Amino acid sequence: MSVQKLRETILNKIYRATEKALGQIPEHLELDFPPNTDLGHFAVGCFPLAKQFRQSPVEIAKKIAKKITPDDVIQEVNISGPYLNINIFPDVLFGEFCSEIISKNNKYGESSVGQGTRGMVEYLSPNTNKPLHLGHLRNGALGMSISKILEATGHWVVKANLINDRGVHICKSMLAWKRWGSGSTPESEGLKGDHFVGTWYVRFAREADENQTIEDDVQIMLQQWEADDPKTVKLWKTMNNWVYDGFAETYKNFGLEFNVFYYESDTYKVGKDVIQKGLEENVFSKDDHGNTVFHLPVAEFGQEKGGEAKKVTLLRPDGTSLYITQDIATSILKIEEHKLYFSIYVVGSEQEHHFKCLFQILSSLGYEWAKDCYHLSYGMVYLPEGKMKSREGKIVDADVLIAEIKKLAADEIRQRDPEGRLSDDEINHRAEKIGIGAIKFYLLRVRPTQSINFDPAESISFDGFTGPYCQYAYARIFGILTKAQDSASNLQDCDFSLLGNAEELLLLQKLIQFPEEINNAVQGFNPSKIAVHIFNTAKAFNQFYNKHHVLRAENEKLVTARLALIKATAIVLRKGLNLLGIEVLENM
RNA sequence: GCGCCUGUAGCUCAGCUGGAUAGAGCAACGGACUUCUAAUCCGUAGGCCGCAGGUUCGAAUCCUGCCAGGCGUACCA
Repeated sequence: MSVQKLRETILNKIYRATEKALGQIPEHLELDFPPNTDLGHFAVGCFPLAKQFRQSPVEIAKKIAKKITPDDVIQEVNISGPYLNINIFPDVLFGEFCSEIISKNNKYGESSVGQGTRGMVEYLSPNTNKPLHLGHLRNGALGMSISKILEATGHWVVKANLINDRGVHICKSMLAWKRWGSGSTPESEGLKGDHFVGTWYVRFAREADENQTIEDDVQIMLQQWEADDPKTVKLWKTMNNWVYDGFAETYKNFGLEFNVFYYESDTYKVGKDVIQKGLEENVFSKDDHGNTVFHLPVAEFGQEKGGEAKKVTLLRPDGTSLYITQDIATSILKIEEHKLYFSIYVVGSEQEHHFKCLFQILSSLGYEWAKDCYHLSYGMVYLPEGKMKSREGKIVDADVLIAEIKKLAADEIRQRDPEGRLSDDEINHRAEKIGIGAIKFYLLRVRPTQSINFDPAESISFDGFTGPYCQYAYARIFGILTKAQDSASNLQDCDFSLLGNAEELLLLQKLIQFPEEINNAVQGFNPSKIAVHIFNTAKAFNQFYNKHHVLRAENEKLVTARLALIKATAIVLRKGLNLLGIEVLENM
């Protein structure tokens, strides 16, 4: 019997009992969990029936309970006010769920609700003039996680990175290097490429404070770039490649993957063609200043004080393109190149208006798929001193943060290994997984709409509601399973009727809820649902672990049953953490 | 001004498709390692769920108004 079948069996039983007691089949009932395990294994609230049968939920519960007779699945039904609390025979309850989880293994929790539809998740979208910072890490963690969650729910995901590789800001670092760099390279300075280029961006800002004329020089350089001046283009390519090498290292360290890269330098010109077409079809128009503009529908966007429709500028009078011009082109390119059914943009909440306009423009241009474009908006990351501003140097550098937390993890590991049995390689390997796990969990544990007040101490903590806490629970289980050898695979010999104490029940409940949480996460584009649930699962395990023995349980049959339960737990912990982009460790 | 987001324990946040006594982590205090990994567990303390109305048998959750903070508000990205 499958888990789904078990749930249906229980509900059907209640439906039939209701029919017997009240003469009609109930319209809708849901199987829930009681607030604590003493009350029962499952609960059904009778509130929805009150209207249908014109009786109080308490009365209804009483009447239904009388008509439920125990069978080989349902052990007993207790009423508590308007609730029916149902107990299942432990061998059925634990047996069905543990067997299913263990046999599905890494597939447990997955679903096919996506029906194989293909979609794109665009995330990170860095500029090529400076290194990645904490904000990028939140974006990256979100983008990776939501991609994995979509895949787990039956979607086909293309992960894309839209590189902002052109514009004034890029020219600033180029100009500074050209003028003061005297041929230095990342190698010669011993710097990661993106950091190297970042230093010239900073240098420019410093020089510009004292000498306004270099701002004009940057404009000249931009024009040269747009005119395909060979020297300028060569410099641009060289510096961008330095940055890409640097980024690639960070992607690898932080576990960010991409299937496709888009470059604004490729798409910004395509945008102009689309605008021209829209102009011909009267979707766009020219305003008094010569701007090409789009008038936003008043119904959705409201109007200006003067009563006019609000507008978006798509091309300047001189024909140069803007941010949104490029985005229009890229949006179309993505859909056409990859035959997408949906397109997700992981971008900060400060751009909500931009995406609302973008999707409206696409829709007005006649692209029906505009309704399948989503802006996964997330809140800002604030530092204790305020919003991060890279130009003012108030940032947390991604590479620095990763290195720092890795070092802390390594210190912690060494402390636990006073005899020094671990090799440096092993310590390094563990520190990496633990450190990255800590950062990702810290960034994903709150829902995306929440802004994060970055607390350095909290972000590097390994205790409590953290990634390492969850990884630790997994490592503990792995330790037990290793000691137990293969006895856990012997499911046929398991006597699950021996399970059923409060800790075991709570743990099983978490395992049962897992697939539902994945569903919640995908529906709200909200990985924090999984982070919270995995933490609760790890906590339930730790509580069980501290109160009961597995290998030294009272008898051999109980040992086997508990081994199956914790094996199922390990599967859920690993799957959940993986959906957050976090790896598990077998030893900590 | 308008739009979106946020407001829950000292701090950081869950809970928000309405339902059983509002939960967790951190910080504080007290306890548990000759026992499967103490990155753990147990206990104590800590709440006008921003305020005021409304809907409902029932509201942290839904609606309205207000207050506070953040972000945005074509011709930056």
